[in-house]
Amino acid sequence: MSRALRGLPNVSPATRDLVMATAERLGYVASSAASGLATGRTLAMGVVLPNVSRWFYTTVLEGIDAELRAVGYDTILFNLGLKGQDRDRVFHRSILRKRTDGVIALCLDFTPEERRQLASLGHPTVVVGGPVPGLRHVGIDEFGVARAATEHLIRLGHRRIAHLGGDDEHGLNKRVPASRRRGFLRAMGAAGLDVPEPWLASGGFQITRGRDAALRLLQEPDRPTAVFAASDEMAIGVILAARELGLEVPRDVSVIGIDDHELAEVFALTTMAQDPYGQGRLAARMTLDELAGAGGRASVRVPTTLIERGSTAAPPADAREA
Amino acid sequence: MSRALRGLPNVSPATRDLVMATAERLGYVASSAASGLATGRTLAMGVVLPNVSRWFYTTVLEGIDAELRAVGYDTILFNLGLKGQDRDRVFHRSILRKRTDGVIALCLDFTPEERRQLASLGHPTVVVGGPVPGLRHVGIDEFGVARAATEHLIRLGHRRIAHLGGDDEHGLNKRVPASRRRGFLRAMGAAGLDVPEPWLASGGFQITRGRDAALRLLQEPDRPTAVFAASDEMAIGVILAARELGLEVPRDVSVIGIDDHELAEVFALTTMAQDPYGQGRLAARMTLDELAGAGGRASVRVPTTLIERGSTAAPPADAREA
DNA sequence: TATCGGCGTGCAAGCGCTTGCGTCAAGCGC
DNA sequence: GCGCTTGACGCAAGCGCTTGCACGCCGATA
Repeated sequence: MSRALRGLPNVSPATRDLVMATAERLGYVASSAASGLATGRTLAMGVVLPNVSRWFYTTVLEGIDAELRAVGYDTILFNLGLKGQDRDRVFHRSILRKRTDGVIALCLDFTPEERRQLASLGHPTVVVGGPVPGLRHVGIDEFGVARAATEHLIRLGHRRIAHLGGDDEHGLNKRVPASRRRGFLRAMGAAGLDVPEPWLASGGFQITRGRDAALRLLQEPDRPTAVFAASDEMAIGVILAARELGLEVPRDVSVIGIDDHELAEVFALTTMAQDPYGQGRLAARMTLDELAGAGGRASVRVPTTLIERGSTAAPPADAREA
Repeated sequence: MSRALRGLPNVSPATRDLVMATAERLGYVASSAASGLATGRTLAMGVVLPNVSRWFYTTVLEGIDAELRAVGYDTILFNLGLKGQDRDRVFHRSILRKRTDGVIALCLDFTPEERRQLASLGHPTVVVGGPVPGLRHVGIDEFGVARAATEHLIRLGHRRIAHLGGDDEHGLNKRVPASRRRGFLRAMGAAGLDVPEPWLASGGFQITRGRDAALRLLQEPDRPTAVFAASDEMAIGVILAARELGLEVPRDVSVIGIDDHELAEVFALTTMAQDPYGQGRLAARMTLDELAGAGGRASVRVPTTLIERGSTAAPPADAREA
């Protein structure tokens, strides 16, 4: 009997034990479709993300899933696909199909129409990684973290600093790379430093593309003495490119990233650490709380910390004087 | 009306159009719980994997999801958790809950009991990455790929070859690392080459741990002239370790991996390419086909190819004579 | 013109749970 | 010892779909 299995009151211990034992013996488990129909709860949460190929997404996903798993929720994946052409399908076919009790979206922007649909469903929705107007959100201070990273380089004495940003493919939230870039420019401006156009390059948030971009950047005659990459993966790409060009990090070029990627330590990368796993857990918890009616907590801004490893140092003396 | 929306016959075009238009206007979408209850089909597939942090798993996952998405199936994630302690829960609470129409398992072994449960559910089940007795399976020839990689090194003239394998944490399928190791040993044996015990090291299928292991391996006075790593990630770890030790690849040490990881090209890594994305798609298709009653195709063995990049070469002359 | 076959349509019976509510037995106070 | 409260238990009414089937309308055939 349903009440016994689910530990509801008004069931005598003896009956409960009997029911439990019998269920166990028969291998009985309630069908989720039926209980979903009856209760309106699916015990599943949707996670919408652009792909599962990038460290940030998968790490957040691990966090979300860990938190959900712990309370018996399943996570169902709404992968928008590398080209993002499945956006519509995801929205119409799945999210709205009431397959989930709520949705957590990673780094993506919603159209007003999509927001309206989400709202009308009464689905708790929280966004990780880039604020979306009107939705609750957990993430770091994108602008501030970029400014802090840049200031670290400036403090070391660098004047010639390039920025490797991400371009905003896949219908991602374009605010993230844009904010980081603004943070960089603000710090540079405040220090009275100039940024030549080609020093605002793009590395698509990937090691390989970061490397390609850095290869171009570092081969210029008048190359920068430091690079602020908007992600650790791109920063690692910069380090690899530097090595290939025979440059030494940090002697010839300093590199700083954002993330504290699992490879950051191997590459001795100085970085602004964020905690995607924790952000995932937090987002899941917020969604769960809202479902439980615990009046949705407000958006959360997670702190970041500068982790100094070996990839940043003062620029060479000759560069400092330039 | 249900028949109209789902394109069943016996509905006049006029009625269908009207129904469709009205549904669209009202934003109506059938509830998956209700139709699941009524039909017994959930239009969702479960993917059981040890984690979403490693390249192989996420790449297979992308493939699976792409294939499923294309036919309107959702994928629901059964992450066993890094410690694998959620295995039971996953099995009991979710898979058996009839939330999915079938399951695809990545690289994990099943206990006889688990297999029995899966079978009794009538769930099509296919395994990717390591054969499991009694279940259909898509994967490469683990033994053969390792032997081929090793033979490539031997052919180049190497005699002193170490193997970096994966230890089998997480209740993964232990057969995979074991088969690769056997393939290595077989090739070595066939060439009459000796493998000292410490040259059978473990790198946990990760860059960082591969690097750590290689750091030990390459600092020995009598170090190997080549390393066969059971995955590209570990192979990249070897390359990083070599660089740190001032060794040049492939001059001082040759490295070969398995996978054709997205970073293989950046590191000029010679590797035995497999195609996890394709394997994922294939596994999804097989599951779908079986659901459709198209008499389960047999297991599939996917081919691998040697991709020669710059990380392997003949050993230095002095080593060759030794 | 009367009858028949067929296509479209709508009714209603489930699918397997949850849950409000009525029933019943036991325990209590008077 | 009787009536009442309280706690367990079971009945049955849905939840929102799918689908077999009966029905009604049409044009076609005799």
